[in-house]
Amino acid sequence: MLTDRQLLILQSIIEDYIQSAEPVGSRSISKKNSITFSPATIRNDMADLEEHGFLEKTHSSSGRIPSQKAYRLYVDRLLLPYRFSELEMNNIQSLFAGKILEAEEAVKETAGILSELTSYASIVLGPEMFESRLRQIQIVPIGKEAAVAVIVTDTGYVENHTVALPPTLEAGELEQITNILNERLRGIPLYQLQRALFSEVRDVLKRYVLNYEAALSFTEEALRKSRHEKIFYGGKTNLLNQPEFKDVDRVRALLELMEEEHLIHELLKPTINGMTIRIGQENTNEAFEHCSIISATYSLAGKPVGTIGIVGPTRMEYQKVISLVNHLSYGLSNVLDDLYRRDS
Amino acid sequence: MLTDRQLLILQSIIEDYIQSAEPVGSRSISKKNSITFSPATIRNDMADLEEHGFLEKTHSSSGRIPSQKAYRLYVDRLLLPYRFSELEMNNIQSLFAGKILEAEEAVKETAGILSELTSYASIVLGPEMFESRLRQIQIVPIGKEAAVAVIVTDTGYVENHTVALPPTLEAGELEQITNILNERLRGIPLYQLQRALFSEVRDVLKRYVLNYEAALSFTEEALRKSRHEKIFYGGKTNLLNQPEFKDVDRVRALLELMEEEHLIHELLKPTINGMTIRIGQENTNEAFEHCSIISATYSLAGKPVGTIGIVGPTRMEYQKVISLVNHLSYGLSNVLDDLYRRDS
DNA sequence: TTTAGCACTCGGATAAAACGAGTGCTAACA
DNA sequence: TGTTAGCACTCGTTTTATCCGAGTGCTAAA
Repeated sequence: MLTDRQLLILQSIIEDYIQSAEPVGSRSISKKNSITFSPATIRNDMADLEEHGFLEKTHSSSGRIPSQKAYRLYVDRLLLPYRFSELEMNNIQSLFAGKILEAEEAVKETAGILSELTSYASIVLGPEMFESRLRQIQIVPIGKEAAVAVIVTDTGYVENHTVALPPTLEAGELEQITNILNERLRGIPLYQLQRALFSEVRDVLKRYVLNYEAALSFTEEALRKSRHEKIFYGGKTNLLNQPEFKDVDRVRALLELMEEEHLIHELLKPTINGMTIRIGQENTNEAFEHCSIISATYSLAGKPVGTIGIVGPTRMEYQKVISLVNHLSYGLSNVLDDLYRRDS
Repeated sequence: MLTDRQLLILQSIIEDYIQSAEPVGSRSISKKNSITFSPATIRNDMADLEEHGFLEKTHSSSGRIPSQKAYRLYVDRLLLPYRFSELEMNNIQSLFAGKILEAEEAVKETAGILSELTSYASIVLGPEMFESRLRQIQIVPIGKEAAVAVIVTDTGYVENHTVALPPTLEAGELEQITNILNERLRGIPLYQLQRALFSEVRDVLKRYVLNYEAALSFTEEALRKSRHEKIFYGGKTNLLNQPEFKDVDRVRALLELMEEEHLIHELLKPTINGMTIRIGQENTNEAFEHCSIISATYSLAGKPVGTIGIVGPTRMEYQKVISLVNHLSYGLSNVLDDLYRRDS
């Protein structure tokens, strides 16, 4: 459907536009080293490319800009592997070299590097700790009415929430409940805790605790999982440097959207194992109409537990970002695996 | 120095400008109900006010805008108490009426309401939990090299960090250390933990633990306080609606500054018990040149533990914001006191 | 099939002109 | 003596006209 020359021209236009953010004319393309033919020839091919929907004009006599379809083609077929610069390499190395003790720390750092090396905004979800196993639970009473439940997993992840204390609970029973829970639930993955509570703990609880109904629902509350993974952002303000966001309204729409945790969640969560690239209107949300999002899952012990992603203008440095996201999702997975493996 | 009429005119100009964000002319002032004299008279007084440095012109034949000095005068002398609208009242009521179990929850909610009711950005620091007392500490080993230290205070606050485990530690010693710490340190305020570690725990530790030096420094690390209070923001994007921030560069400076936690800290921390109002360049930081910041401390058991604040343009609805910040700092203190008091 | 040549298009930059909100000043007035 | 009406003047904003040039499409020649 497209000749090799047309593909070459398309690629040149896209890469030029990614750099300049200005419509690209036939003359400037003809000056590139890789291009040996004249502006007129290029113009002919440009007209063809436009007919096929890969190029657009901002007005009747302007240069061309790539369409969304063009970026898609570029990403799918024209992309060359990216070589990291030395600086970038150093940055990435040092991220994964440092002694990291906590998963959350690793995740935050990754978000930072990601936004620093691109000039876009980074979003990192997770890590989802449902897979990790209960190491210890502690229920500490705070006054008469409330208690703090602290859950520590074998990956070093700590989750805590405050729970209302049922008034019927006898003195000393709380300690007993804690003991039972630790005895019966240790080693069980977080996502199975609720289920295990009924299969493993209920009957024991019945035996030892007076008002067993209240105690059970209290315990259930104490073990409830947090609504969803945390979201970490990096370099949100980078977006303000992009010429496509010099319009305040557009920026506002974007930044407001990023405050809506559940929307961001919906957006990044469906990243299939591997990498997802959504260009412009491929993002269902209107605020991302002029954005591309590149996201990849990272995993722990082989299972995906979170997502890292980059948000930038559709005119994005795809090859660099794709390599980077790829690389970092990989690296982050390794770091997490190291943290995990220290247990065994 | 200023006549009553001049003060009245100044006040009218300020209030008009706060609404419109446009230079105010003599004619529009003369039309107000509270004003009975002619534009010419007003012009004369305006000229005087300008000479005294309370008004400025954007160009030689423009209307006047209030100077920073004018806002200062307005805030110090002209401000009337603000009556909350019914909607606002409802919002505030419901904030403090709901069953709140955790301090952090209360603080977040406050930030939310604060930004929602003003159209500015809210910043909330804290609460600083140094005053609250250790209820329980748990040190949970995670593999060979690390352990998670979880501290629960009598206010239900949970802090945790991961600490590298000294390789010399014998099996079982960790449990012993935990027991000693709980026995000796319960009830001690967080800010005294480090000190108490040496005065109360060191010698006992010496007796029971083999490699006591390593254990001590390990324990010290486990008890270290987190660097500083958390910062919660609300409605950052509200700022983008203000006409003074239609300039992307200014917004960027502001948003970037807000990412710098330690700077925000320095900025809000010196809020004296009571309320601090910083107008325009009274803020040392350049990015806040066109902003005013109104902040107040909130307290727990009579001691200030955090700060709530509003950032908006110098052209701010001072009376509303001041009342609101005042009110909410008060309300938040009460909520925290309730949380605290449940212990006794 | 490629390329040189050329008329044409249209956004953006620049200049000139019209507009109008608002001022300062002067002189008359209560 | 303080207040006000009147009026010329200022200056940023908006509008209109003009020019410029990057870039196109088309045609005809190589």
